[in-house]
Amino acid sequence: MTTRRISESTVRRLSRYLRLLRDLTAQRAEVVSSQELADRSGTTAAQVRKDLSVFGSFGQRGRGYSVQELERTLEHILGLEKQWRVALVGAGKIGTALLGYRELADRGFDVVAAFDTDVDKIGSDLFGVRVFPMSDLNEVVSNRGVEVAIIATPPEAAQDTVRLLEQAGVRGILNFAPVGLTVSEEVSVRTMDVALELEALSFALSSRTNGGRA
Amino acid sequence: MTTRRISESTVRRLSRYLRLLRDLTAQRAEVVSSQELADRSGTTAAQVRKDLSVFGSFGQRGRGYSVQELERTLEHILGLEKQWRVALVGAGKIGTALLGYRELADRGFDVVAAFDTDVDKIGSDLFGVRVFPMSDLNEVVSNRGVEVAIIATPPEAAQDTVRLLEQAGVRGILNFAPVGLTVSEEVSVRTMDVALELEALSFALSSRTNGGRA
DNA sequence: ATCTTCTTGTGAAGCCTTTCACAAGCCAGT
DNA sequence: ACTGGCTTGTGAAAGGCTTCACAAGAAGAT
Repeated sequence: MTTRRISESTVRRLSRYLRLLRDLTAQRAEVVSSQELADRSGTTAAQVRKDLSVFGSFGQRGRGYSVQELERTLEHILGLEKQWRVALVGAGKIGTALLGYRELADRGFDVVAAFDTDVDKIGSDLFGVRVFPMSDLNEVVSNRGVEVAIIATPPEAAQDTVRLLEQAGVRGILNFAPVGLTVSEEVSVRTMDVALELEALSFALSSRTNGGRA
Repeated sequence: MTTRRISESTVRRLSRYLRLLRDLTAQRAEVVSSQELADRSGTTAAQVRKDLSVFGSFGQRGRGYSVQELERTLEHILGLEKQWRVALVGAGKIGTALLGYRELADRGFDVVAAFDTDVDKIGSDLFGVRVFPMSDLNEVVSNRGVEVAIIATPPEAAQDTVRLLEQAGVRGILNFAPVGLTVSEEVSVRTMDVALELEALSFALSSRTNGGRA
């Protein structure tokens, strides 16, 4: 593989560019400039070009980038050419909400199994996804080739869940439990924390050092 | 107000330290060192001290920080001494899941109203929160002194919602719609984007430049 | 063919964040 | 009161990310 160290922020921006390119494709646009991408994603033209230049040169001077080509390139860079198999652990309110979330399937993340401790939920179908008992996790995850897991358990259960998932061979974890998780070297985690974001918002509002951007 | 520019990352870390301090309080710990805070939150002791030093000096050399005092200090810094009044716009799956989410209320974010376009939902109670039609947004938000809003609408409706909220005097927005939002100067936004996080995970897994941390 | 206009790709500069390293200071034991 | 062992607070150094600025190159008009 190529990759020197790519920064967190670069990856996030690439993902945003990709979303924009998809909109542009839908609008039948053929070419787009770094300036336009920048304007629409809240960054600068130079930043867009720098981000892309890390991976090669995909534009044409004097013209811009081919929407179609850049879209494919970004999908390739982000590893979105394949369909990722995802398991959900914790079929509570948030977990269930995620199962019904179109965006996931549309973007190539296929939830193939859910797990929960609640006997009432086990065996049921949530949005077409079967709920298994935790004791089946290792087997089901291994057999179905699950690579990514979403943890939506209560915080106390999250770290134990990580252990189970690691043993079953999961390599990526998206964590909704409001705790930091410790994982082995080969596993990547990202935590989405609503309370933390609200607290950051609270800080911004309290200190009035605002100046908004999403 | 004091504050020079405080970085995004510093605020996030402060929020994590605070969560840890609450755990420590529950465990009856009285004193904690920067080293311990660092270990438990995945950063370095120097970083913890630098983060805190921006706001003053709260520790005692040779001893550490008073858990209780630091907890209160961080709550003050983050603006969490008050109860924030929150409105939810979009009572779909994710919105509803958030209403049932303990963490919010526990941390001082009080959801006082929900809004939706769906006539079947309007008038109903979701986890004790009344659902209003969008046409009542301006009035209800103003009257109830709502300062923060959570947008959980479909992406197409998100930007329009921002306009309504701004007019009604909301100053902070937590956005769950997968689109970048444009807001006026006085408003702060943060976007939580599941698909984007999964794509970042996909990138990490594809390029194998891992090395996990939550 | 040449000129004008536009836009990329990229070294270099600037800015911001993190890490280092150590003096200052607290506590407990003697 | 002094000593030894820790731990903070903080300038200075290092490292990383973003912005600048401009040469190189493409397209279209003349």
